[in-house]
Amino acid sequence: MSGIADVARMAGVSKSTASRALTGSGYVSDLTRRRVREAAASLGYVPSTNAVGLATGRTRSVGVVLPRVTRWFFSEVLEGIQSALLAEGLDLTLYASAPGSAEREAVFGDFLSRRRFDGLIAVGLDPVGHEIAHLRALSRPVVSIASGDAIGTDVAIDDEHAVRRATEHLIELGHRRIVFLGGTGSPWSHVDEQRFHGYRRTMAAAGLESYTTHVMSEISLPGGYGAAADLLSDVDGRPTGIVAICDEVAIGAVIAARRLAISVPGELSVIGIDDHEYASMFSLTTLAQRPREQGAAAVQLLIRRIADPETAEPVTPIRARLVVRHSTALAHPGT
Amino acid sequence: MSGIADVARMAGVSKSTASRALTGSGYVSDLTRRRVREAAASLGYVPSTNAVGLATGRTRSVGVVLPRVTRWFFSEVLEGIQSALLAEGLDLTLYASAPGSAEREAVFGDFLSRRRFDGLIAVGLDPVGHEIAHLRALSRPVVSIASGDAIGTDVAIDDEHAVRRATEHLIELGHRRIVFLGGTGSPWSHVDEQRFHGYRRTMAAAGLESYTTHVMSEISLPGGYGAAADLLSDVDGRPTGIVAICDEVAIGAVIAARRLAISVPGELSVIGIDDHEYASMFSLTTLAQRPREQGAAAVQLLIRRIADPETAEPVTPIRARLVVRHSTALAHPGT
DNA sequence: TTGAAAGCGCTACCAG
DNA sequence: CTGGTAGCGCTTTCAA
Repeated sequence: MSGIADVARMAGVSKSTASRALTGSGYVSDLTRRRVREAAASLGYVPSTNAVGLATGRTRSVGVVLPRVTRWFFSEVLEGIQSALLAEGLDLTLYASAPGSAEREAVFGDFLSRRRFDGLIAVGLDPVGHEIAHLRALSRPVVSIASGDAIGTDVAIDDEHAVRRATEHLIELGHRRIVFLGGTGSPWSHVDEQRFHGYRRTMAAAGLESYTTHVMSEISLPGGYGAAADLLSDVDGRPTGIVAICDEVAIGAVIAARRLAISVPGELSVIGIDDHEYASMFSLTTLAQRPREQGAAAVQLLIRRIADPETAEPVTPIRARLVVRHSTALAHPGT
Repeated sequence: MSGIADVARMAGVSKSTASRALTGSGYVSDLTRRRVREAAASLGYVPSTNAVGLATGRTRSVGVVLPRVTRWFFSEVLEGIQSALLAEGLDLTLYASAPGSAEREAVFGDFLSRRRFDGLIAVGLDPVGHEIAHLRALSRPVVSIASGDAIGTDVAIDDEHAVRRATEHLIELGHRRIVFLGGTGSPWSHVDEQRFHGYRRTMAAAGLESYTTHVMSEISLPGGYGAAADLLSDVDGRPTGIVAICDEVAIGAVIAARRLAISVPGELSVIGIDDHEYASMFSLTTLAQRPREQGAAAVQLLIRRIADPETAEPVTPIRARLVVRHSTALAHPGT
């Protein structure tokens, strides 16, 4: 609990010199610096973040806003952010709240206004009008991951590209009856909308618009399971290919197919997007992204923006990589 | 960006009066209070957390330490904590770091010492010696969830009880060859150890110690899948019942059994602990716990301890509830 | 290269 | 019931 005054006294210097020695700003003789450091160490001195913050205007902390931590993508991104922040010595203040909830309201109305951070990372934010205004009013740099048009996305995979590759993969294997599984469309998150439209455009480009079908499902593994179970139990209308909105939904579909004794990939090909932790165990063909690295990249970018708010870096969308496993195969000639 | 001085000026009072009116401490006439509040509102005044913290010694923030956010239990607990904290107007500072990692070292060595919180919630902490010392040195209240003996656990299910009920359930159904699946034992987390020992004791109490078997697996769905696949492909030594260390492992086992065309529950009964998000979709019999509520309970307890550090509340372990679905059934007479 | 002193924005004590 | 004043613990001019 000792303060910088104690350190200064012990080292036989003034508070100002102690401060300079410790923070590394301004001139201090090597000898003095060593003495001060030793004093600080032996006293177990830890600067008061409040006092430092008050004096410098910096919090040494980063805020993270995301919809939830119980989905694979968000939890991975969060761990990536946390690691990177820990490595930089920065604290992480979390604001997890679902879009449209009262909590989200509170986050934007009260919590963010406290400006308990030097910058903000927004993940899957899809902010509505007044939320954008709030964000701007903070006058703190914001880096966004997969956060939609309204705010501009700094880090994300190219969703259109990913879903195009996914759809093309099935088309190249000879599939025609390819459905898009996932999302309810009410409302679409920006990412999900991109993915659906990418699918539709790819189908259209291949002359398959008559086969274009959106099957709704919650974006979760059980959601995909339930929707696929419905879809696949109709023997006649059954598709031969499924492009899932993400791996959780894709895996749900694979499980549903197995339950119905529909062979994957013999009778049904399923492709996802993500390369989820469980993807390899289900032999799922997918377009791999690395959310952890996205989180880490967001931290680096934010740090640069905090140092220099004018930093306008070009956004380079990441390309997801096709990982072919065994959930996709040639369509049967007969179908 | 206006400060309390601006508010005071606008309301025509002193800073002290403005402060009293806004914080609700001390006497202020109703009229004055209203005037000050209006001024604050019209200026969009938000107190500086640093200044408040410096003056009061309170941060209005809670630290959360946990091993990871990518496991069902931890992510659920974290969401429970976050919700409760948002409702109380408290910020959440997250320190996610795996036991034994360099990051965990940094968390205990540097981050926690900054005392950026009025209290700490530790989830699944299992702290080692010097970590406990660090924790004490903070002189901040700590509430622990499922955190092991060393620090004492405030909120958790009674693991011994849960696994006993699970094991008894299988025994009552006539199973004898019952294995315990999950955990590597190197080292055991406190919770996992409790569960294994509970299983062993229950087997012993039923005169089944000769059947007591621990099959190791990573504590994850793919981990359970892999281990169960190995275990079950040995037709002769195959058990008829599996008590899994948690639902993720149990679900992995159910999937493995299906792959091997082993009927669940016809030929194999599987029981888990958790009532994971996916449990009902896999018809998994399990002992249900509610990690979200545990998180919320921890917040309430911590708030009480912050208000009165002497609060010594009795720890009431929660009893998990047996949820019977269709992954368990009578053992075949022949086995 | 060092020290004195003035804040950072707020709360809390003490008179009035 | 209200206002003046003294810090909270640190950084940062400005002189020396």
